[in-house]
Amino acid sequence: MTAAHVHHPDLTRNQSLVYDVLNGSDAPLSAYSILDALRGEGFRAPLQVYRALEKLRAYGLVHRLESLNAFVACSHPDCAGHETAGFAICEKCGKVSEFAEERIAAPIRDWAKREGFVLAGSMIELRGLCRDCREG
Amino acid sequence: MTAAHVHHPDLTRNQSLVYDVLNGSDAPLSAYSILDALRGEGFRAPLQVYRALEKLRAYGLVHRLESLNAFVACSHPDCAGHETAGFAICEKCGKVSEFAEERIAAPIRDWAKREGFVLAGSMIELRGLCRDCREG
DNA sequence: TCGGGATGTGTTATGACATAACATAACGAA
DNA sequence: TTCGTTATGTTATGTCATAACACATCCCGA
Repeated sequence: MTAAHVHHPDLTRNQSLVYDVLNGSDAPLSAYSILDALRGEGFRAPLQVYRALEKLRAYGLVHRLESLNAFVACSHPDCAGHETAGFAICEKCGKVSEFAEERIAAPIRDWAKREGFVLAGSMIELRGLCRDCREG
Repeated sequence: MTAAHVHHPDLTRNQSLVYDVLNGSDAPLSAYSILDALRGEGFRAPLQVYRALEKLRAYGLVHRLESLNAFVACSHPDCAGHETAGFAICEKCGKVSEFAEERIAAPIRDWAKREGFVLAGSMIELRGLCRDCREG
């Protein structure tokens, strides 16, 4: 486990197993990939994964990448507060870097305020090439 | 048809039918909803819709909402240039408003530049309540 | 005008992602 | 202990998207 997170104290066995698989992965994983990774631990059905993911997302330990239908462990401590996380997805190596920049979040909140839109959450996903892959 | 777009001159019949369905809808539509709307025009299979959508997206006439697995007609004239469009999705009424604000796009480009990330495209989707629904 | 590549279309089958519904078990507080 | 809440296991189903192949159409250049 990296230094990014101490486990939420009340994770169940399934939640903990799913979190550890995501946290040990370089790249986002689909729910079915997680399922396959946990067959040895007794997982049999997609719902076992989806239910754990649902809780982990509520705890802020895991994010869903909408454009990939995949999931990543949060790379920020205490991420639950970050309503406006963003992700840069490398189309070559598949790695994702997460960011939470006030310079990006603020103008979005401002737009919402001007429009009278009550912001409940936001999703920002960038496609492109990461620094390591740009010279490839 | 609203004033937002004049049809791309070279739309085929299928592309035109799919575009018109989206353009006539208040809210985003799934590919299968579009298919059902076009059965009367002879559509039988999902691929007929997906192939039209693929072209329409390439022309900038249609956008995909990743968080909904659904599609909307572009609401900006000459949208092909707006690589960094964003969408505010009302969770009550389902309506979507599209925006393309330099104040939002610029800090994202800046972040990418600082990180050495070669930006190929971006997805920005906001969840919340629109002005009309916030008082409901 | 005759090809021949590029693009569009129709159809069947399949793959990938996600949830409904129901039963059982574990847990924690009154 | 008892009861509500939360977690779990399982089967079946629903939703979204694409592969593979055959045929048609269009345009352009020899």
